[in-house]
Parts: sequence; structure tokens; C-alpha cells
Amino acid sequence: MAKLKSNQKREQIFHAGLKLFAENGYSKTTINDIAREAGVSFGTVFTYYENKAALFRACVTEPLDEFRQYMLTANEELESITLQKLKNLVGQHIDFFMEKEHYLRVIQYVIGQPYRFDEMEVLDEFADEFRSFIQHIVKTGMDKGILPASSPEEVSYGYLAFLMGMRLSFTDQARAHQTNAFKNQALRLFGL
Amino acid sequence: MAKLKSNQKREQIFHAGLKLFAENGYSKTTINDIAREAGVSFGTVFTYYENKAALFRACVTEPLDEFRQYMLTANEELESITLQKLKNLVGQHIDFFMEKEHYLRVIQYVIGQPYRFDEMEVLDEFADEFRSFIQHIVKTGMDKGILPASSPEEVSYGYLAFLMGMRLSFTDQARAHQTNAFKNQALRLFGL
Amino acid sequence: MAKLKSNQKREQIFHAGLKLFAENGYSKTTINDIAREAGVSFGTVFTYYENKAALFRACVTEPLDEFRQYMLTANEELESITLQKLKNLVGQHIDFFMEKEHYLRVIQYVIGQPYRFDEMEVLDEFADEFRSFIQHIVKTGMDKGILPASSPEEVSYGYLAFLMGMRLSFTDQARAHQTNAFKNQALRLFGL
Amino acid sequence: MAKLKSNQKREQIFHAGLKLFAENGYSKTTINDIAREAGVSFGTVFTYYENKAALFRACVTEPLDEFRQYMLTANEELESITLQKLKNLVGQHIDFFMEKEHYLRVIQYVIGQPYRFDEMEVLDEFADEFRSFIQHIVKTGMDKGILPASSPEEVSYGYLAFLMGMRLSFTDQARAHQTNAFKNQALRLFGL
DNA sequence: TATGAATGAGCATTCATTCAT
DNA sequence: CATGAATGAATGCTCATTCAT
Repeated sequence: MAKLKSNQKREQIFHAGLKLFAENGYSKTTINDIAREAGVSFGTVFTYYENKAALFRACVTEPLDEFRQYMLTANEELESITLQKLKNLVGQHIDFFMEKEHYLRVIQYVIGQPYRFDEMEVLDEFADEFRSFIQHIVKTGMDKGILPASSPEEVSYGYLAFLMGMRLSFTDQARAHQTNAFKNQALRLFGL
Repeated sequence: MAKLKSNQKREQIFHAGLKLFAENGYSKTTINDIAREAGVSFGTVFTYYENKAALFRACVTEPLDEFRQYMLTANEELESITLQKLKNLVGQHIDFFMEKEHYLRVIQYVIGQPYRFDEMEVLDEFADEFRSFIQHIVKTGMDKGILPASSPEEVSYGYLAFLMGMRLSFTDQARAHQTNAFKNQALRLFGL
Repeated sequence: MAKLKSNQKREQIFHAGLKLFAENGYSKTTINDIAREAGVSFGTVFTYYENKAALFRACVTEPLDEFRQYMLTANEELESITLQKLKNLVGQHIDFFMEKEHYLRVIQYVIGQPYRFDEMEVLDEFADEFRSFIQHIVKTGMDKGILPASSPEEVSYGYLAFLMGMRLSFTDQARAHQTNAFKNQALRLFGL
Repeated sequence: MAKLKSNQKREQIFHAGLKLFAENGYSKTTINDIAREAGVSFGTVFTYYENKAALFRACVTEPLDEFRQYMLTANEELESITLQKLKNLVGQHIDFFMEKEHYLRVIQYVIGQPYRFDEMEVLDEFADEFRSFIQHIVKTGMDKGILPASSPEEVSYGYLAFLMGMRLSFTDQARAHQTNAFKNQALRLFGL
């Protein structure tokens, strides 16, 4: 019970941090801001996270697993891939990048300052994983005759760049037709 | 002569600011860092820029004109566009985005925190201009039979997103084969 | 208990500020000086006062109420005024102005730079109140035959000027005979 | 000729300093402000005054001589003093204090912070001279039967205090009836 | 656990002063 | 002489972090 309560506060703080780091960057965001956004006293922040850097690290690295899960689920279904399934997968990626606004802003913030944040390493690893996954898809797709001849590596680089850049194009909520535009364009990167 | 000397220092400071804002963001970058990087005393920074925010604003907005120039030169040659010319143009864009590492990082930093920085407005305008330019190319290309049927708007959104995201993929110097990968992928966004 | 402790520190800071602003003026007095004089760290000053200007404003305006109280108590007893009571009143004023050295220096500092400090307004109001009070005394005194014919307004202006100027005459502690000199002279302003 | 030109600039700077020191105090007044007010470049200020402190010292001490002259002229005529002459003298003092607004504000600024400014000494000396002069008048006046019995010392202290305090009562230009009020009240301090 | 008062390192900025032109 | 670019000491203020309650 107490544990639940604690976890609840931890999560409030976590999400407050994620939101504010995303909106204002690391230095501009104060522990006080986070505490206020989370609805706790700022002393409480230090009860759950050793310091500001630790909270930031949590914000950058903890969501990665869910991300990994979500992005890579399809890996197993790859044997039975069809054109429609591939289109769905790409659509899911786009939707996912559109939804996770705060997290993606934080990620881009870190990637944009690679010498500044140690968390960069973890993100580099994830990018490698993701590109490998895409390369696997392209190869399988070509083998099955679903995709035209392509360089799997080139597609993987281009596709990840595209997904990241997409997120930079929106201030406000992404509108549906823009999402569709991105889905269509993304397919072109696969030669479709 | 004295004027030249002044402008020289102003430029040293400008470039130091651009580099450090790109690498460490706005808040983490101190006037002292900038002065040291520029090889002047920190008081001198205030001789040329009213305050830190003004220097940042200069770093974000001043290069835009050169950018505009560089990106849009081709506009006039559009009448006589050929497939090869279009490929060259895309190649130039990629090369340009690869070269201007510091400036693009700063741009992305601002775009990533749109509520924080007023400079966002100017960047939004530029993005609109750039997309219009791309749409013009796509229409002309389709008219001339160079490009397959496409939605000019979709291409323009996708292409800009791609260019922006590309820049997020590199910490170190872009290696040639990656640049080529990006060029090829970029052409796919035009249906090529 | 904790509340008391807080108020105690606030008061220490307040008195340190009052003393140092009186002795060295606003700009010359640093937050550090005040903190040292108050026996707290300088960060603590900002726990109790939003900034230097707010502390100064407090030093200028907060004592006014006590002042008002002290100076005007006699108002009610005015019905039964006698020559002796009036002499006592004037004596009290003199003593009061002699005692409140720091506060009066701060007041004069503000009055001397009326365009610089917004606090001037509040002091102008108080001066008006005080002169009204004196005019009332003079009128009552003349009605009762205690005071010779006088212009109440002239007396009120002269008396306030005299009280203010008096405070400018001392660096060190006012010696008794000087205090007496002032009391006698003050009475002359009332025609006594 | 060159000398004249120089002296003219020196005076411009001097009066600019006097005005600004009077209005904003020592620390708040910048060399730049003074230069702008004087219509010269700020470097020029250092051509005529070694540094800011030296200019301030000049502003405090140099006018004293004229002051001394003006205030004490009457000394010689004291043999043939009459009631009318004494009234005229007091009137002149009041007028003089009313006119020299800037200088008197500076004086009071220094007197109000006696531990801060070395110039205080010179002012103390002048105050002594002035009080001696007043005491002389009172004695002579009593001898000649012009003035009622008074303590010359008390009168001198009260009168100087009154003159100083008077100057604190005005923000704007003194209006005539206030000046008269002060003249009348001043005479009361002499027992008139 | 939760709180927030106390602390002081760190930073932007101001401004007197120097000195080359 | 006049100028103003260059300098860096000094200062107000912010904010992460500690710790007593």
C-alpha cells in the first residue's frame, strides 16, 4: 500500500520531469517547477530521485524499454510478413512517434547535444538496434518480393532520420492529414 | 580598418556562440565560455551583443538569409529543370545540411522547445518558404514528366522532415557513404 | 516555534538592511553586507525578501505605521491640551526623531532622490498627514489661548522641516544639551 | 582660447555631475550618464577628472567657496546691523537654499552618509563656520536690542537644521508662498 | 516520508578605468 | 585632446542540494 502510494508519487514526478525537460530543456527546468507540476513539495523530489541528473537520466532511459517493446514487436511476425502488414507496421511507427511527444523531444534534446549528456550512449545503442531491425525487414521484404531492390542499410538510416525529423515539424497537435502525408512518404523510403 | 577589426571580433564571438549553443544548449553555455572560445574577455561580448539572449537571437536568425539564398538560388533555373539538375539540387541540400552542423543543431534546439524561444516564429516562416519552394519543384517536375505523380504538399513535408532528421543522426563527421545513403533516400521521397 | 524563528530572522535581516541602507545608501549596500550584518547567509535574505528592492521598500514603508502611531497618539488628547502637554508633545517628537536614527536617514535618503524611488509617494502622504496634525494642534492651541496668533500652515511646514533638518546635524549620538537646544528652538516655531 | 574651451567642457561635466549626483546619488550615477548629460564622450570625463570619486569631490567641495562668500558677506556689515538688515539676511539665506537645489541635495546626501564619504570633514568645518557666524549675529543683535534674549548656540543649531530640513520639503520648484512661510518661521527661531 | 528553511556555488550583467588610435 | 573598444572586478540573483523538524 505504502509502496503503491510511493510509486504513484514517483510517477507523478517522473511525468512532470518528462514534460518540463521536453518543453524547456534540462537547465531551464528547475526542481521547483517539477515539484509544482507534480503537485508535491520540492523536497519530495529528492526522496525519489537522488538529484536532478538522476531524474533526467530516468526520463531518458526508462521509457526506452517500452519503446523497444512497442517498436520491435513485429520482429517475430516477420516470417509471415505481407505488404499490408509492413504498411501497418510503418503506420504504427508514425503513430507512435506522433503520440510520444514529450519523450521524443527529450530524446532529440539529448541527441542534439551528444557531448553534453552521457545518456547519449544508450540512445546510440537503441538506434543501432532499431536500424538492424529495419534492415532485417527490408531484407525479408526483398526476399519475399514485397519490396523493390534497395540497400537495407540506406533505408534504415533514411527511415530513422525521417521518423526523427517528423517529430520536429510540429508545435501543435499533429493533424490527421499530416500524419497521412508522413505515412505515404515513409513508404516511399522503402521504395513503395 | 578599425571597423574591420570590430567586425572581426563580432564574428569571432558569433561563431563561438553558435558552436557552444549548438553543443551545450542555451542555459549551459556561459558568456565566459563564449568569450574564452572567441579569444576575448567576457566584457567584450557585451560590447557587441546587448546580452546573452541577443547573441542567441543573432545566432538563430542571422544565418537564415544565407541559408535562404543558398537553398533557393535554384528557383530561377526551375524553368529549365532536368532530372539531373534536380538530383544535383537535392544533393546540394544534403551537403548543405551536413556542412552547417552547428547552425542546424541550434535550429533544432529551438524547434524542439517552441514555447521557450521567440525565435521559433522566424523559423516557422522559413519552413513555410522552404516547403513552398519544394512544392513548386514537385509541380514543375511533374509537369515536365521528370517526376511521377505525387502530392506536392506531402513531399514537401516529408522532405523537410527528412533533412532535419538526417542532421540528428550524426555526432561525428558525416562519412561519405552515409551522405550517399541520404541522397538516395531523399530522391525516393520525390518518387525517384 | 518555527514561525517565531522565521520572524526572528526576517527581523534580523530587516534591521541589518535598515542600518546599512542608512549608512551607505541603496547601491553601495550589498546583499552580502546585509547578510553578514544580520548573521545569516546571503541566500537567506532572498528567503524572506524577494529581492533587494523589496527589502528596501520594506525598510522605508513598514516603520511608517509605528511612526504614525507614535506621532499621532496625542490626537485624541487634544481636547484637553495645555501648554505643558504641548511642550511634552514637542519634546517627544524631538526625542523620537533623535532615537530613530537609521530610519530617518533612510527616509531622508529617499526624499533627497524623489525621482529615483517610488517609495517617495508613501512618504509624501505621511508628510501631509503629519502637517495636518500639526495644523490641528496650532488651531486648537490658538483657540484655547495657549499659542499666540500664527499661520497653522506655516508652522506645520516649518516644524516638519525643522524636525527633518535636525536629524541631519548629527553624526554621533546626540548629546543631551543639543537635544535641549532643539526642543527650545522647536517651541519658538510655535511662537513660544 | 584652448584653455577657455577646456574650462567650458570641464564646467559642462561638473554641472552634469552635480545634477545627476543630486538626483540619483553617487553609485547610481554612471560616468556614461554624466558624459551624455554633459554632451561629451565618456572618455572625456577622465580628461578633466582623474576618476569618478574626484569628480564627486569637486562637486561637493568646489561650490563651498561661493557658498561661503554668499552666506557670509554680511559679516562686515554686522556693525551697522538693523532689524531690517537681519530680516533681509535671513531672507537671502532662504532664497539661496531654495535656488541651489542640486548642490544642497548633494550636500545632504553626503551628510546623510557621514561614514561613507571623506568629504564630510569639509562640510563639518563649513557647518561650524556658519554656526559661528550665526552666533555672532545673535550676540550682536541682542547687544543692539534688536533680538530678544536667546542662547546664540541654540539658535545657530536650530537655524542651520531648519535651513537644511527646508530643502528636504520640496520636490518641485518651491512656490512663493512656501518660501514666505519658511522666512516667517525662520525669524521665529531668532525670537522674532 | 514529506517538508521547506538555509546555504553558497555559479552566472549574467554593469560599469569604472585603461589605452590605442 | 577626444574617443570608445577592451577589460575584469563586483554584485544581484537563481537554484540544486542538505538537513532539521
